[in-house]
Amino acid sequence: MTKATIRDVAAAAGVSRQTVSRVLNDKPDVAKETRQRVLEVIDRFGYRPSSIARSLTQGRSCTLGVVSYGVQYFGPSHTLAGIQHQASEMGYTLHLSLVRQPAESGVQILHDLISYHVDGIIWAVSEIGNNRGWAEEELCRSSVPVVFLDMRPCPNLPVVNIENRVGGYLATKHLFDQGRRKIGLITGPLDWWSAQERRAGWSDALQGAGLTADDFLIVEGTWSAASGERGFRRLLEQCPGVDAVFACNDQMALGVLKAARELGRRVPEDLAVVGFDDVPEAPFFCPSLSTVRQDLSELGRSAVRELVRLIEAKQQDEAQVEPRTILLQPELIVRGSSVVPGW
Amino acid sequence: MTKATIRDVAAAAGVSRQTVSRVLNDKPDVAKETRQRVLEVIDRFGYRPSSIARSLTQGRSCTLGVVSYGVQYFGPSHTLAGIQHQASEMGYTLHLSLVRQPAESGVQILHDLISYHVDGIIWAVSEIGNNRGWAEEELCRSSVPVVFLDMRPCPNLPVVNIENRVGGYLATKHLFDQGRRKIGLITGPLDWWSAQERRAGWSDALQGAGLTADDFLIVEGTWSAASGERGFRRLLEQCPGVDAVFACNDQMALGVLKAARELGRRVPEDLAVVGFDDVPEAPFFCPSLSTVRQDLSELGRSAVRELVRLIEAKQQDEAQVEPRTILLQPELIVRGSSVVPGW
DNA sequence: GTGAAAGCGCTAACAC
DNA sequence: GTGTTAGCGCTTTCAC
Repeated sequence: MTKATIRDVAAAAGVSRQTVSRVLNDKPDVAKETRQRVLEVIDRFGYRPSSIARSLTQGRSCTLGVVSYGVQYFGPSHTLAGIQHQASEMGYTLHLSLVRQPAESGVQILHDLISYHVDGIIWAVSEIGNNRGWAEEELCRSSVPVVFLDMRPCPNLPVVNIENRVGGYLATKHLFDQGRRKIGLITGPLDWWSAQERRAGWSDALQGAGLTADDFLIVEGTWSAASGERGFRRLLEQCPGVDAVFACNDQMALGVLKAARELGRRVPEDLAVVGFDDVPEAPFFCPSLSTVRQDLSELGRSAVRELVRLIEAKQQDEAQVEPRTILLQPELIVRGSSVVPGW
Repeated sequence: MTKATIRDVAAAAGVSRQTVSRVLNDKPDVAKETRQRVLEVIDRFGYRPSSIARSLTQGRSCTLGVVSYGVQYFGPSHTLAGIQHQASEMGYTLHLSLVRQPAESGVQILHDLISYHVDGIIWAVSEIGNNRGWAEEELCRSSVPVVFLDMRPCPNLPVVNIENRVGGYLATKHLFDQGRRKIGLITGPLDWWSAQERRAGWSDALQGAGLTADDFLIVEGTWSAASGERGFRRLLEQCPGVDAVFACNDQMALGVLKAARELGRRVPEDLAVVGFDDVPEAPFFCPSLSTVRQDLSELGRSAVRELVRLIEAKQQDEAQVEPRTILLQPELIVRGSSVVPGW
């Protein structure tokens, strides 16, 4: 059962392909009864126009490319969901490309997506090391708009970020306000730009409070709960008097909670803990976890809106639209792990 | 800067488009120096052939459609990652379609994907209520193979499943083996087929042990941690002597742990708990969570392999390949929440 | 070895 | 209102 084409429909309805096309696209200038007849045939044949043939002639596919990494994890999966919902609302479908090595150059992937005639691309792989090095040079000669997520703002590229540095500041300031003075830090892998930013926010807060951001207060983690657990034990060796920890994601914070339990440190009395992300399970941790919420769904949605803006601007006038940097604010969520009742 | 086409390359290299095409596709019958010359021009122009134009002529796009739901959650996101990895290894890219209402009929989505000329489709939305009712009728007249995940096996359709019923049995049998005799159940939403299956496994185990699967041992949850917490409180009302709970995912189990803590029931001494999924955080819960591991990545990978098998069979000979049902086995993971040390 | 012609399924531009 | 022509970028005949 080979699929019906516009030819078959035209023949069966006794009209030209053009007329069928007009009916399909709700163009005027089709007689009511002609339209009716065509619609009937379409229905009878179960005919559906080919989107890719359309893409070829119209020069647009209503498809966005999405490049992501580790879509099984919290951040990427929530971002992807936001991207999809906004794209769907705006009439776009997604072509998905998941890289296996976040550090690899994107040139190959970029060209692959372009060969599928995507109208634009959302680069949702975090900036890690120099994995964006190719972008500026490659994109100036590319014809497709690309919006980047989670990357150091760059005047020539459209970027959408959560303000990780602000988030790190909020978490740390909150711990300080609770009377903590030895505030340890368990970072993400420091080749991640976002991890560096959260650390910078921690530094900002300490220095703003007249404390020093000493190296012995810092342990580098891997984002995993296991690394949070190990990290806290290390931190205790480096700084036995530590009375608070800012873990740069909720998984690592969960590891800290476990280690503290095993080492007999009470949370929050002996040790205040704040995480980052606000995973849905955070209120159910033991104790419930204070954290910094980032609206990843909105991150994805914003990226789509910005991308569509660029796409449409490109179609309308030939004039170049200047790229924007969009920043979203994180929010401190206070729960049991950082506040001693009645303190 | 408009993109270079095969025309431009042909002109610049002083050959015909066919010759360029031959070079692109590594066909023989091109003189070494001609090939060299063409390759140089391709490189100089940064030319990349259009995948969609190719799709049109070749009748295949090397693209798989994936229909998913709630990709921000654990199950769907891990399945998607598995799908992507296997697809990528086998030379396919993905066209993603996320439904917002899991219960809606898929006919529209199916046709949309087909219009993009996907070579095959993986239907990764769980079977809920009658949301697969359209499938059998629609697919017999469809030209594109579709593999379904997480659905009641059906002789006419290719299906890949985790054996949820076995998982439910393993969890419950384990609790029985630990000496528990009042084993409560917190299910997922019972219009989900997988939730029904896990319940059936619980029933199987109880009946196999000579116990009765009483209704007052069952509470229906929503998969969320909050519903697990509420569920356990309800369960206590319905059956005050409950000494074990099988929560049908790890989030709900986490909610049970929290409720038990607040109600002064010690886990595992007073209450043994087993979850389902084995989320990466489960070993870090308080206490660490026993659970049933399902290899969702492998689920996705199997689906892709099966789909590609169907695609290729269709291309080779015209003969219909009979659809298969593929079943993957879950695995019991025993941790602290279900075993009293020294018992 | 290479090129010319025809066609994949559709739409834009222009007739009538 | 409707049909014809041409073309999107590529590949598949089939010549030469």
